[in-house]
This record gives sequence, C-alpha cells and structure tokens, in this order.
Amino acid sequence: MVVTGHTSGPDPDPATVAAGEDEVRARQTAVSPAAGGEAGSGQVAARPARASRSVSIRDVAAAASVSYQTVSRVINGHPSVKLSTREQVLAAIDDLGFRPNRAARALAGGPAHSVTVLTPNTTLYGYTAALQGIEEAGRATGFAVGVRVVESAAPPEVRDAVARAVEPGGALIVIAYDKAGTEVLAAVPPGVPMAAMVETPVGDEGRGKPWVWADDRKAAGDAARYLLGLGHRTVHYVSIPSSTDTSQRMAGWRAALEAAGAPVPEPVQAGWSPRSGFQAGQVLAADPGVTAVLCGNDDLALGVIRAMHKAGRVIPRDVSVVGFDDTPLSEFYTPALTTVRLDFTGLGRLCFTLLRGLVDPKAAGERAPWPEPELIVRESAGPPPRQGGGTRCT
Amino acid sequence: MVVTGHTSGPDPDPATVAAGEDEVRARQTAVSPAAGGEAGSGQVAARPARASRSVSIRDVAAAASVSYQTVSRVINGHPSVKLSTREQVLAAIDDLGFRPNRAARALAGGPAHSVTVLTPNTTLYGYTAALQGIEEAGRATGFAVGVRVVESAAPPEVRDAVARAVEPGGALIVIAYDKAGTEVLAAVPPGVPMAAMVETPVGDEGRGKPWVWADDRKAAGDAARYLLGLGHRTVHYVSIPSSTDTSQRMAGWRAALEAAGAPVPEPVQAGWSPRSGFQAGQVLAADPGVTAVLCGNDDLALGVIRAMHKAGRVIPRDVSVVGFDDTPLSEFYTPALTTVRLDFTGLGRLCFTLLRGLVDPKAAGERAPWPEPELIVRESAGPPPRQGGGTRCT
DNA sequence: CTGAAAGCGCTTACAG
DNA sequence: CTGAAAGCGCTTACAG
Repeated sequence: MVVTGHTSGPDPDPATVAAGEDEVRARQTAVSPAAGGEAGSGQVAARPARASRSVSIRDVAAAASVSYQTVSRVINGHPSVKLSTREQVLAAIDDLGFRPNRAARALAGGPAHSVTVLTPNTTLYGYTAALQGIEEAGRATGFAVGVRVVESAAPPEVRDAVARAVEPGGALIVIAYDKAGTEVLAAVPPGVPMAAMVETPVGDEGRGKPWVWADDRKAAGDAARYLLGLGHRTVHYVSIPSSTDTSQRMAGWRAALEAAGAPVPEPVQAGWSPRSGFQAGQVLAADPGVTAVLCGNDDLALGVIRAMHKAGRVIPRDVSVVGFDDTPLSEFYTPALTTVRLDFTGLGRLCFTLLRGLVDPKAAGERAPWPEPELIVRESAGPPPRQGGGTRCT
Repeated sequence: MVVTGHTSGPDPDPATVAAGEDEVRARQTAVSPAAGGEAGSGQVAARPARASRSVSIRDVAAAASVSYQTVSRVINGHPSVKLSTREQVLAAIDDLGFRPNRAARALAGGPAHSVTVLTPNTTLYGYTAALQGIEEAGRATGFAVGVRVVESAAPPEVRDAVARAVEPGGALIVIAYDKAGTEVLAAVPPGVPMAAMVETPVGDEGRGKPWVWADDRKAAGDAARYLLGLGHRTVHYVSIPSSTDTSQRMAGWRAALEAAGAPVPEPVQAGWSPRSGFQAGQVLAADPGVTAVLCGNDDLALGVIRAMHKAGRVIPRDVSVVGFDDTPLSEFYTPALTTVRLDFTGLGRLCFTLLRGLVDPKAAGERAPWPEPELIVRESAGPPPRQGGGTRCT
C-alpha cells in the first residue's frame, strides 16, 4: 500500500515471497515466550528487558504515601479528596507512568471505559466515517473502541453478536441503518449502556436507548426540489437498502415530488454497491423519459452514471444524476458529482458523546452540534435536454 | 444513510431535529441504572426483566456437578479432561448460555482473546480492507477486535498510543504502511504478542514481531512493464507516502524502467488523497511529454485523471493512467481504471492468523494462502498518442 | 484426570 | 476526607 524513497534495492526475485514466508516462520518461533514468573535466583544482574510488570494502583499509593483506595478515587475523579493529596497522587501517577488496567476495572464493576461498535459493515463510506468519529471521540476520552460486524439480520446471528458484544463493564454503539442494525438494536437487553445511530427516529424498541440521526428526509427533499427546479418533469429514485418500512430518504423524495405536483415514478430498489447502481442505471437508461435520477448514495450514483455512459447518455446533458453522502472521491469524478453532504463523522462523535453521558454522569452535560445535511452542487446535474435536441460529438 | 419503504409520513417539520434532541435527553434520563444489588425482600414475584447477572463458571460447574476448575479446563481446551465429563460440562455451558468473561480472563493472565489494531487510518481503502480481514478472522475465532488510530509519528504520541493499547492479556496488530506505523512497530515492547502488516520486510526492529506483506515491488514493476509494452517511451510515477527509505512500489517502478532502458523521470511525491493526486496531475499535465502515469493508489489516479481532464487531455487517448489497489469503485469510473489488485482483506486475515499462532500454540499450524498482486487491465491505459495526432471533438 | 488455593488489579460499599 | 475489607470471574500453579 505504500511507497517511498529513491533507492532501488536488489532485483526482484521470484523467491522473495517464499522467503518472506519462511522469515515469518522463523520469527514466529523466535518470539520470546510470554515473560514468565520471576526466577528465584539470587542474581542481581541487569534485569532482562522483558515486558515489565505493569505498575499498579498499589505502587502509586506507596509512592504517594496514601492508601490505594485514595488512588482509585483520584483516577476516578471522586470529589472528596483533599487537593494536596490529589496532587501527590497525580504526581506519583505521572512519575510511574501508571495506567489503570481496563480489565480489572471492568471486572470490579467500575463504569465502562470501552465501547464496542456493532455494525453491519466497516468498508462503506457512511459506516467508515461514523466509525472514525466514534474512534476519535473515544480515544479523546480514554475509551477503548472495539468493532464487531453483524453480517446478517437472522435472529440467531443477531443474538449471538449481541451476547458476545455485551461484556460487563462495556458499552455498545449500534449502527442501525439497515435491518440487521435494527434487529441488533432491539436485541440489546435493557440495562446495557448503549447509544445508536439510526435512520429513522425509533419508537418502542429504542426505549432507554438514545440515538442520533441525520435528517435524511429533508435532505432528500432538498435534492429532489433542486432537480425539479432545474426544469425536470420528475425525478427517478434509486434506493439503498433500508432499516424499516418508513425510509427517510425515499419519503423525502416522494413528498417533494408530490408537493410539486410531479408524477412519482416507481423507485428502483438497489443495494449499496456501484454494481447494483449500474444495474439500476441500465434499467433507467432504457427509458428515454428519464432525465433526472436521485441516488441513495454516491456509489450507486457512480454506477448509474457508468450505465448511462455505456448507453450513450451524456451526464448531465442528457441525464442529471445526484448522489447522497458526499464521499471524499465524488468531488473528483468526471463529471464531479452533485450530492448531499452528510456528516457521519460528526454524527459518530455525537453518538459517542451521548453514550458517554450515560456512562459518566459528570460528562452528561456536554453537547455537540447536531450536523445538518447540505446539498453540494457540482457538475452532474443540469437542466433537462430540450425536446429533440441534437446530439453532437459525444 | 438508508432509505426504505413506500409510505410517506407527516410532512417534514423544522422542529423535527430539535425534537430528536429532546427525545434523546428524555431517553437518557429514562435509562435504567445499572442493575444493582439484589434487593433482599422475600418476595417471589416475577423477576424483573433486568440484565440478568451473567452466568459464571461456577454456575456451569454446579450444573455439571464438577469443580469450576474443570470447567475452566474445558473452555480452554485443556487435554486432560475425561471425555464424559467434558461432554457434561459442554452440555451445561450450552444449557446456561455461558460466555466466559473476557475481562476476568485477561486479568487472571489467560491467553489473549482480544487484539487491538494500531493503524494510522480507518477510512482509506487499504486500511479499511485490512481491518475487514482482521475483524472477520478475529470474529471467527472468538477474538474481540479493537481499533486505535495513531495520528502522528511523533515519539510522544506513538509511545502513548502503544502504552494505551498494550493491555495485559491483549494482543496487537500494527499496520505499518507509513512512518507512524513503523514507529509504532518499533515502540511495541518485546514480550507483547503482536503481528504487523508492513510495506517492506523489516529488519531488526521487527525482531520477534512476525509480519505479512504484499509484493508491491513486483506489482509496480508489472504495471510499469505493461505501460512500456503499450509503447510508451517512459512512465511517470506519482507516489503515496511511505514507511521507510526503500519504498517497494517506487523501487519496482524504477527497476522496470531501468531494465527496459527507459529514462527514469523524477517521481512526484503525493499524499493519499485524490486531491493530492489532482495536484500531482496538474504538474504532469503541464508537461506534453507525459503519456503514461503510474499512481501509488487508485485515489491518486482519480485525481490525476481529473487534472488531465481539466487540462484537456483525454484518458487514455492522450495519457494513460494506471492505479494501485483496485478499490471497489475503480471498475466503475469512466474510463474504468486499469490498476493493480492487492488483496488487503486476505492479508489482514493472514496477519491475524499469524498472531493467533503466537498466542495459541494449538492454532500455530494453520496456514493461509499468501495473496499475490494482479494487474487488472481496464480502460484507462492504452497506446501512446501518435506524434502530432490531431485533436477532434473533445 | 480432578479438586482446593491464591491472586490478577481494580472497584464498590463500610467504617472511621 | 481517608483507610481496611470483600469480591468481580477467571486463570494459573499445587496438590492429590
């Protein structure tokens, strides 16, 4: 994945890969066995450079001349500690490089300092961006963040995933943008600290489970209205999968058309991938009446554009295409993609903040701004072609 | 991010977002406090639906009429357990839905059942794909997988990241495709179980630290040779950042040019993003002698193509561009991107397998196939333009 | 092959 | 405001 430098080594050799493997084997066996017990010999030789036994709360206590409970209070921000002792303890912590042991903390029943994110996916832009926001926010507050993919919405798998993810002393974030996510949300037992990122504000199943969401409905409406405003008679919609029966993006698109008195064509149901967008695009390209297409995400839009291109339809001269999400790539497509920007990273950050407020009442007051969707106008949408307009030099 | 259904709800209201927030507040306070101690009342009423105290090793022991140590032996695959008792215990585990508590396990000094991935990034394709492979493999073997981003290669940050990630009872995977990754690799204390994904087979710093890598060098050479074979006089190179001074991709490109007796132009150093590719592309587009460009990744290639397009140079008629990685999108670009496929997901899986062999000697024998890079020929590269070829109807 | 002991590093109540 | 106790759920040795 990476490249650098200006040196050129010895010539590539077919044996290199195999050598790499052997090397690995060798290294494997060369790995030092986990530092074992301390040998009881009376030798006072230089201590081996083994992984030092980590410094504990008791070491800190000794160094600060207090009991270890006091140390516990300090690291947990307990109010009733004299300022001077607190400072002593803090100094000792710094000196010794003390880090509380997460496992011990969790075992003893302290507040959660770790989240695991339950998500159907870790590679699609929206998920990736959300994960990034969660990781950032988690890291900033000393939380360990874990990831667990839930591949299907089947009850056994969902149950299993939740059971494994729910560790005492741990918290959960579930990304519920599809069926699997919604099932997971519903399967989290009450009492487990959690927050969710949802497509649609949830009802009963969300009880005790705070969530964040982006106003997809309004965003989709904005995009549809923009296309209508360009002069298109109507706007077709290519849909991503959904979490419920009340899809926000589709609802927003539909409402905008209806409000404008435009005909509402049957939406094309697709998946998440550019390939499924391509397939949807082939269908749409066969219909000469299609002049504007709104897509459920940018990858779908890319696929639609590709299909249109293959069918000889030029974007945006013949057909306008608008995406959703504003992935980092869409600005560099040709034509650059007009799309709706959604701040999933910010949403992820916000979701984490919500969760943290649950786990740590002292942090509950913190509020982050609620991100607003935004239409980004670029090159892939324009006025509809004039009736019978000629074709020149594609 | 998601859309569904065919119903349209009430019209969108400006207050919706705010309502969402209030809702969240309300839910937050409604969350039940962590299930506390058992009230000592003599009531035998229906038990509240609180998060049940998780079933422990002792519960299983009681159910199976053995000591809890025996249960420990069974769940850890210890050989010296009579078959019949093993089966009893397994049955009890199944009955009670017992799951070992990871924190307790780690605290007690058992073998690692969790990995945290130290990575500079979680959104770029290569990292994302690697993470996916690791997560899959981890999940399949009951490992919890954590993610920690290391944002800079500065020693304090690197030290801190490693210190926080190294938990007793935990293992590490470091993705070392850039400087930060390499620094992290070097900073992991010996004795900590770990494996790495590296750009370049490492020397001393990797001692006791097994790694996997893809043969970027050969792959880059293949791509350069392909372009040369098309008739280009030489091939320009736009580089991604690197981990060391002996970049594999660049070295492969250079060696191929030299072997063919082609001139070796100065490589253009870029970042990871399409934007930096765009900038590099602007430089290259200004030079009419440039007819073939190899890029360190597909995002860079997209940026280069965009810059060429803006400069009026048609791909591949005027300039051929080849990428690296074969992201899921590149097939759907127009023109579809010719690129080198690298199986980062497989590499991530392999890396996890390596790590697991370290932690669990019983699993050490498992071998996964070592993925091979592959040139994927699509539309973005072709023969060089003929001298003085006319420009028609761009 | 299986049981009884000690302890991993912390955190909660409980006492002062 | 601070100390002494008990225990979270497991795993290692150690004994039989």
